[in-house]
Amino acid sequence: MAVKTTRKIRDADATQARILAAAKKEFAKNGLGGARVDEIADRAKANKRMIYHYFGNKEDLFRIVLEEAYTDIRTAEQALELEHLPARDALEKLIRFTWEYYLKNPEFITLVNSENLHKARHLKKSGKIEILFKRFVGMVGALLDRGVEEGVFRPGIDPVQLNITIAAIGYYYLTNRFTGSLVFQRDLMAPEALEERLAFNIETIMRMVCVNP
Amino acid sequence: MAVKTTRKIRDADATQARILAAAKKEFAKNGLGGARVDEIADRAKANKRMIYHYFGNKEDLFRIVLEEAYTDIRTAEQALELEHLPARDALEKLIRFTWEYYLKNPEFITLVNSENLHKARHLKKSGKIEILFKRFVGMVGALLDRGVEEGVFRPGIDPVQLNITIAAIGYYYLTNRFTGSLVFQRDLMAPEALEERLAFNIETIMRMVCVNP
DNA sequence: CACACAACGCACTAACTAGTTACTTTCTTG
DNA sequence: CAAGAAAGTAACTAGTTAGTGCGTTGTGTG
Repeated sequence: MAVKTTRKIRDADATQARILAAAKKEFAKNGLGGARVDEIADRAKANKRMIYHYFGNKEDLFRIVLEEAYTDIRTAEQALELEHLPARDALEKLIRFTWEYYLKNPEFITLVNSENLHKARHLKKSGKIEILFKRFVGMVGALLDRGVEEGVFRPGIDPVQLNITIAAIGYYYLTNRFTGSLVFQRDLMAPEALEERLAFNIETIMRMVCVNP
Repeated sequence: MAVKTTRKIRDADATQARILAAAKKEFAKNGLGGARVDEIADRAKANKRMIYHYFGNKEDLFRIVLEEAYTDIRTAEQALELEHLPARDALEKLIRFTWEYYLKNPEFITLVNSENLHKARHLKKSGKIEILFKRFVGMVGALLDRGVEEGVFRPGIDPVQLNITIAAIGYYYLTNRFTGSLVFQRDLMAPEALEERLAFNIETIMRMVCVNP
């Protein structure tokens, strides 16, 4: 009986990518403290030794996963091209996008929570995050200005406060969906509940920003 | 040389209270997974054995700390006596209270985050939390109804959605204050920043709820 | 093809950690 | 005041975990 031993293909990039994907899952599921390096290696079908070879140590790996997560959401935001829409439509699109991104990428929320538990000490060492956000705040600032020119937005709204609020009303609902479903005795993740929440959020922001909501 | 050995005073209640206070701090600082039972014992100036004697195990201790935290905030809310104020003033008082409670009790936020990371599995075993919240949602529902009667609030607002939003706009800002201060390049915890945020939050809710904001 | 380097894997360690065992000290009550 | 119950302690165990030393295997290049 001729046994065909499957030849091991070596691919550093693919291994690193598998490790990063596995690390993202594990960190999101259990937080930095609860995550297990062995579990990441297993999930990635890689040897634990490779994690230390490519990424240094557990905390550095966490930092890189976090940087990737931030880069991903900001990249997706840039792709919205809000400049090409009337200000009102652009704002609604941004609210919908933020909600749907959190919904489809729940690990983003958990990673950010974990980083804040650690007082953002990994992100502090990063450096390349600030630029991403500067551009983003600028984008929302420009949108607000344009809306004022069009006569549909109230003047004087701080783009940072608005950004925070748009994120908050989606983020809080989703990150606390487990305790929330318990204490309010309704399934916050039921499709109708999600729709209802998005509508409520759009109305909240529109009433805050628009001249005639 | 006569050594006066300080007589050890025994007080089960006091020891339990010290353990609970220490556990709250440690769980809030490091999450359930990151918290160390030895550290809790040290902080409480108690022997680790006492923790297991009084509270069973680490997870049960976490559950009790969490129950206490929820009971504390709901008790403080009951004490607001919103019924005795005009609806508009009552709503503003509730927004201010929520913000200030989170600000003064940051461990509440971290405990809730940690519980949601674990899909609320400790609170599920509790049972006595639902009643607390039922009363709270009822209170806000009554306030909304009264505001409609007074002609100051819009009708048809869901008290649960409103509750969630009032919590969200404060909670998100504070739980993500570390990454937030980094990415927005401003100190979100500076006194002026906190005042500004509270004002923004009050305006957000008032515009959502009131007929003439 | 040979050789050097990069990718990969095994098995180990040193430190840590939740929980326990076996004991001493203090308090309470018949 | 004796004796048992309750409060408290120290040292230990069994299992876990981040990180590593060192050897093996595949691969691109001269």
